[in-house]
Amino acid sequence: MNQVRTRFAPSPTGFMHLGGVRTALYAYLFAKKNGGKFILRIEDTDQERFVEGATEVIYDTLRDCGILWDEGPDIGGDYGPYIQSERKSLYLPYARELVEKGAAYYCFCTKEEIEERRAAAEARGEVFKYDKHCLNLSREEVQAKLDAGVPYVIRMNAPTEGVSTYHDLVFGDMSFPNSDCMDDMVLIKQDGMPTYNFANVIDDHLMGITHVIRGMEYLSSTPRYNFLYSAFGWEIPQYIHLTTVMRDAQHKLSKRDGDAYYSDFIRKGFLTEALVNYLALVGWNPGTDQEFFTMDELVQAFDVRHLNKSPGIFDVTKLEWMNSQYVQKMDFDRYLEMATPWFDKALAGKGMDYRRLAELMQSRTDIFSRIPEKIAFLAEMPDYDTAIFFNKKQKSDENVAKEVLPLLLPVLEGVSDWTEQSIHDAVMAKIPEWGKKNGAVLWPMRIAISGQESTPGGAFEIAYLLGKDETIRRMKESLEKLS
RNA sequence: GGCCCUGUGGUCAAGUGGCCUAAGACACCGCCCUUUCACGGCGGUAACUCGGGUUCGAAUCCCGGCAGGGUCACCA
Repeated sequence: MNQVRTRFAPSPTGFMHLGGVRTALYAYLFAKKNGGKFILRIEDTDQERFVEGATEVIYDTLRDCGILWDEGPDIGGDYGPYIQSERKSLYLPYARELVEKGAAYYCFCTKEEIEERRAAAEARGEVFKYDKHCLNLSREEVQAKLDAGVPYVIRMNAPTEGVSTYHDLVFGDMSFPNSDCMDDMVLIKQDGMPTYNFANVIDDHLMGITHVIRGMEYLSSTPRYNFLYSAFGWEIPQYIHLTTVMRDAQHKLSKRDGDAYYSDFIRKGFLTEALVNYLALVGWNPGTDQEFFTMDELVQAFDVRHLNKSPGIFDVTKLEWMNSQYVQKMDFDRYLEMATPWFDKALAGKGMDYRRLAELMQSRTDIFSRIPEKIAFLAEMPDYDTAIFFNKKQKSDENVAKEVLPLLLPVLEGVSDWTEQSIHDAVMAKIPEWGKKNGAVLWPMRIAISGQESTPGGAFEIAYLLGKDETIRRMKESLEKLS
């Protein structure tokens, strides 16, 4: 058997859709699992859609994700070029070959004429299909128009009867009546560029792609591709059609939701590893209970038999959980480095101990973008309702606070070496003297200096982070607030 | 609308005719740990879309309904 070769063929739009990342991932995993090659090909046949810097977005995203290609525009390979626009001159001869074989023909109908016929068909409640109008032109008529420079497209001469079948590795045997799935689709556009459909077949064949892995939206157009392969006498590749990644049961993840792009998630503070790990599990499972995978483990575990046939909903909540697991397990220094800009967002200029803060925050970080809101109280004392001094279990309430805070004040003022340990020791030494439970002292203290029921870290950690002056100031302010 | 695909808890999912009075994970709820929260530990609620078959036996096979999705471009 030939070496497995898969490809990811995105068009450069300037963004990488998560669905695309997943498709690329599976194509990569499949190739690697089978000791094959993964090829990156840029499909930019649509000149009108050209976006500056868009191919870099594709490179960067894939590289970040660890989806590395063996052949591609930037690194070359034996089957280049890997950018369709640079292959432009290659397609027309193939289209002509098809014309010679009777599997395609020149069409001189203008867009306007076709639009008219389409509108007319729709008015009659019919679905428009190109009517093979130009197929009836004689060889001489065609040549005459060509010589006269009349603009043309080349269309596929699709069969109108019969049934087309093929086998999909995920969906099994597929069968379509030709009257429904076939269409005289355009192969070469008026501008001389091939359509995506045509270029795809040519490129996949020329690049020796053995397994075509793509979204299931191509399920019903695959017979057309197969018609082309057959017309050329080429071997038809294996197909692996992937389900759609959905936002909810009705909608797929779309650009308009603002959270369909890889970059959106990175901006929000998701870790690439978590994102890739999670994405791998939407529509595929390892057949075991394992949920956390490195790329190598993914390669080992990947098996098309465990690819699902039903679409999966992208569950951000679960992604957040997975991300928090990755955050917790990540190297502390890396966490500190990544968290620092987010700390700055809330605490810029406060000169706080970021190292200590990071220690406290690492287990409390699900996604980085939520850090500022969690630590905002450190920058500025929130306006709070004194009712939160009440906590049944800690035996605390406003009256207890009024009693305990004044006791605490001199103790804190007496701490000369403002470390967590000394604050802790000083306070803890006094609590038994006051005849209080720890909670009855520490709950009010924490509320008094944080203004929040829950905080990352306890009273001593918060006090340390805040510094002596600020702690004392907040204590006094809260005491005032209570009376 | 034609054609095609899909249908297990709120979500991801295991399940390929008996091992299913249906696993695991997220979320949710409760308990424990704890100076709060988080982390962690333990436990709980919750599902085979419906109707017909086939079979000794069906979540698993067949048919139909229903629901959702995809596709019908000189876009990719």
